[in-house]
Amino acid sequence: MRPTVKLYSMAGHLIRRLHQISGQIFQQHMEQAGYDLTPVQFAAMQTLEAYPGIDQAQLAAAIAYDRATIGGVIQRLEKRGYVQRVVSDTDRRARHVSLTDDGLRLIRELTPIVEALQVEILQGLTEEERGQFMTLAHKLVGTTPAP
Amino acid sequence: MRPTVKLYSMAGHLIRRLHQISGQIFQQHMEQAGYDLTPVQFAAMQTLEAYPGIDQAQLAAAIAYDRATIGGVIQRLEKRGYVQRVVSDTDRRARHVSLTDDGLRLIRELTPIVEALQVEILQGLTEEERGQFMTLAHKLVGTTPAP
DNA sequence: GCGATATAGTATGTGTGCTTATCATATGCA
DNA sequence: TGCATATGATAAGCACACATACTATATCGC
Repeated sequence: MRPTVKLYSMAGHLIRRLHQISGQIFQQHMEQAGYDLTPVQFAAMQTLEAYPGIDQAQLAAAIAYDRATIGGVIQRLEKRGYVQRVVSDTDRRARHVSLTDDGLRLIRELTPIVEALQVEILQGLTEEERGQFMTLAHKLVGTTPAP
Repeated sequence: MRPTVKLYSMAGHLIRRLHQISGQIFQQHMEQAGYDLTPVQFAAMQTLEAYPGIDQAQLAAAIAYDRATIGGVIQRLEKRGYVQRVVSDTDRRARHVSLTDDGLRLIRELTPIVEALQVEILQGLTEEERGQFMTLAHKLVGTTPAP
């Protein structure tokens, strides 16, 4: 079945495919490394490494997740012993989330793997095109490209 | 919280954000038009318009969905009266899927809306950059850009 | 200091998205 | 012909993703 449908000239569809492919490559490398972490879980943990003790709402805002979604993600990570939650002293509604020693060890081990796999997501593009793509993507999501 | 985390220089993360934003814009326009269709449902229906009577496996392959996922999508569309399924004469395992009159009417009404909203997904890019992005995206997912 | 309003988190429901297993039916090959 | 293998579809289970509603707690304005 050749993609003769209008769909294939639509940005939304291409982006969905990109997302799908990106997820597959991530999963594949995790498995190869002997772990079982989703892209979302990785993103959350890496953010927690940079901002230990932030609360769920801030965490959600940092990586642009839904508050409700983050709840489940954190809960699963907590169940697996990678993060811990403590109720805030100053605001009893909030829970400060941070990595456990296990979590920290894991994220340090996985970070280079995940960084390496990014190139594979953009495989098929030349070095120059990869740069272009990243610049355009940054522009679209409204962030600043890394220096 | 400024995105100072490594995450934000990763292709995978940017693509996830793109996907998220794209979905939000889609949903927003659907709602505005008074409908309630997901991007996936739209994709399926538009493909069915182009290939009436294909079976679920072909449909899944055409838009690169999981076979299991398509099952649920089609089922929901069937429940809402937009598509119909008939068991194949030549292969009693297969089900030929096609749009109902209602479904055809809907997809014809929605297609221009969805086409129009694509520009909004790429808002923030110049005309030239939009072209660049589409070219790069096509290259990444391994399809040919529209002529 | 009290009531209106805002915020943190959870719960619920719907819809993907993928994996693995299972069933029914085709098909290929000895 | 007959059996191994492949394939179409469904089922079950896990993990997002988001909307909405609800609880608990803060905070703001008066």
